Amino acid sequence: MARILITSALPYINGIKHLGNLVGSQLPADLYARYQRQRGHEVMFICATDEHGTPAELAAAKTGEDVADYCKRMHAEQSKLAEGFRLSFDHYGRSSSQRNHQLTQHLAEKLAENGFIEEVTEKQVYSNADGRFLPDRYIEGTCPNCGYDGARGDQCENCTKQLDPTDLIEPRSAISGSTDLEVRETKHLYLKQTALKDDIDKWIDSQKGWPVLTTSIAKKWLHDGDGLQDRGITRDLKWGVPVTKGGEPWPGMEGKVFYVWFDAPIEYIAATAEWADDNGKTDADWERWWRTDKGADDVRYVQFMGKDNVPFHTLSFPATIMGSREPWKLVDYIKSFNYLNYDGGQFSTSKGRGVFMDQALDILPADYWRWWLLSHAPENSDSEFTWENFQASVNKDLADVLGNFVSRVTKFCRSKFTEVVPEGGAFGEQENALIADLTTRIRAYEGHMEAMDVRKAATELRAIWVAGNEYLQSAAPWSTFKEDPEQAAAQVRLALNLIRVYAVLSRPFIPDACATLMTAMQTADDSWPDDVAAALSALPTGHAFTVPDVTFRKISDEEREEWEAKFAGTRD
RNA sequence: GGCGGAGUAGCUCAGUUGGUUAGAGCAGCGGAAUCAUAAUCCGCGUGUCGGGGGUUCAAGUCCCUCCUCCGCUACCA
Repeated sequence: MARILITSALPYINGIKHLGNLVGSQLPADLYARYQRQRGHEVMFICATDEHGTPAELAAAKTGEDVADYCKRMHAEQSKLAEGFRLSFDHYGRSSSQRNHQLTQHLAEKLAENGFIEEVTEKQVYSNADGRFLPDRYIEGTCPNCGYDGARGDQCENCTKQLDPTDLIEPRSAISGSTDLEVRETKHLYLKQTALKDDIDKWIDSQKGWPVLTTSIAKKWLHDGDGLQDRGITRDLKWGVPVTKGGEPWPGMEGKVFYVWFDAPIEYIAATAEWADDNGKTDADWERWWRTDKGADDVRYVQFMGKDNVPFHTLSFPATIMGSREPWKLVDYIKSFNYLNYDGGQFSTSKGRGVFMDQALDILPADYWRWWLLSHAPENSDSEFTWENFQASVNKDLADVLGNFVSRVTKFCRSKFTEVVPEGGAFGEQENALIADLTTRIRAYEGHMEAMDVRKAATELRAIWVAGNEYLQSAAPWSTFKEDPEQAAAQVRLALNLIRVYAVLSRPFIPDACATLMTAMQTADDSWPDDVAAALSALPTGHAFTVPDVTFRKISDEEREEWEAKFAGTRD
């Protein structure tokens, strides 16, 4: 039995996530976690909300809430949605937890002790009206290059020229619109990534089989231009992890907090500690996942994320870990995803474009979304959600191929025999051929799941469902029943057993439907079909079952059109 | 501008280190079956593999060049 640590990129606290966010990290991570658990491995699946930073402060200000209250409320909401999508986190933490405060502060001190922290004095724009420093993107003004009046302090969206906030003509705060801005000096801590560049480079080089997307992004940051740069890890904000040293404010950094990207990945570790705290466990219980000196040596650590997160997970976070000179577990495999687009454009949280997690669950059960999203996961390139494709895929795969298989088998048995696995007859050539075919396919499915080839796994699973229909079609128990009821009984017996096997195999993708099928088959035997022939006689002659309700209903054209129209604009 | 990804059948996409007549699902057409959610199964694809040039006995697969789309570009996270 292996031990597998799985983390999904932390969703930002600022609002409900859309389906693109979901499919880029949490959902495939859940698929993998569920699969590995089913195969008998010990899994720790961690996620958390990423709660610090300017956007959280601004979102709270907008609703008039205290930022801590806002985050608490949004965390509860995101937790509820995670449950709704059946994301099987062992712990869904919060980056604002005390555990994360302590660990973040601890690691910063270690980095300083080891000479990887540097104090840098820099100039930044301060808004008197807002009473805060403004990140470059929160300053707007007229572009000196093209004259566009909506240029941001980091770049002009119109002419794409990179800017410095001081380049802007008539700069104003993007928050309040105030032009009462001034440049002030401020000191920040920098993580000396330059000093760790070679170590990181070597580490990346030593990784085998990582997705091209992951390594190409890492390499680019390492080698492009002047190479990897040092990075500021503190900010002039109130909401965040206070910058401390030895429990006291860090001299010269009073009133500052760590940069959200510094503390967010550390929350992977802290959230595991939160898990221990919440479940009456000891420090040793979580440390055995994270400390290679305390039992984490044999842990395989896999991270899931969208491509925008890759630099932080391949460079900054490893730099933090390596620079601490403490034996924390480094990631073993980074599975990254491209973007899911929405009907010809991008999903956008800020613009409210696309389908959001809460809306999705309002209109259909989680399994529909899980199946479509996973079977169309943007692994090799960006992929696209359209309502037409969604309707066609879900109706065909789930309702027609899988759902109808269950329906035709159980109803046929009920009408010709009873709601009991029928006895008589024996497996022959056709059955053996099916078993051989399924064995090949199930082994391939296992390989794809192990390799986190999500789309390929979905394709293979679907083929496994199709194999059942093919068998039924050629065995034709409705015909054999007329001449040889015993043979029909054997055929139906196999088909009924196939339902249980499907419920076991499909559970990582569509857990709710599989639970329903297990209930209908009145079995708790969820053993993996290592031996397909044996698995197809798990439900013995005389075993009672019930005919389930329609497993997956179809999406009608009217519904599709309604949803298409409803989600054509932007939310709120 | 720089960097990265992508451009393969009407649609969504597979195509390992270059190697037999370029594949799958959906849609479409024809047929079989009638147990089933009008659900299934079988058969049917001559597509300039974005354009052009090159390397090679052989290129969707390598090199050059051009075009288009997307992302990133380090103080949003």
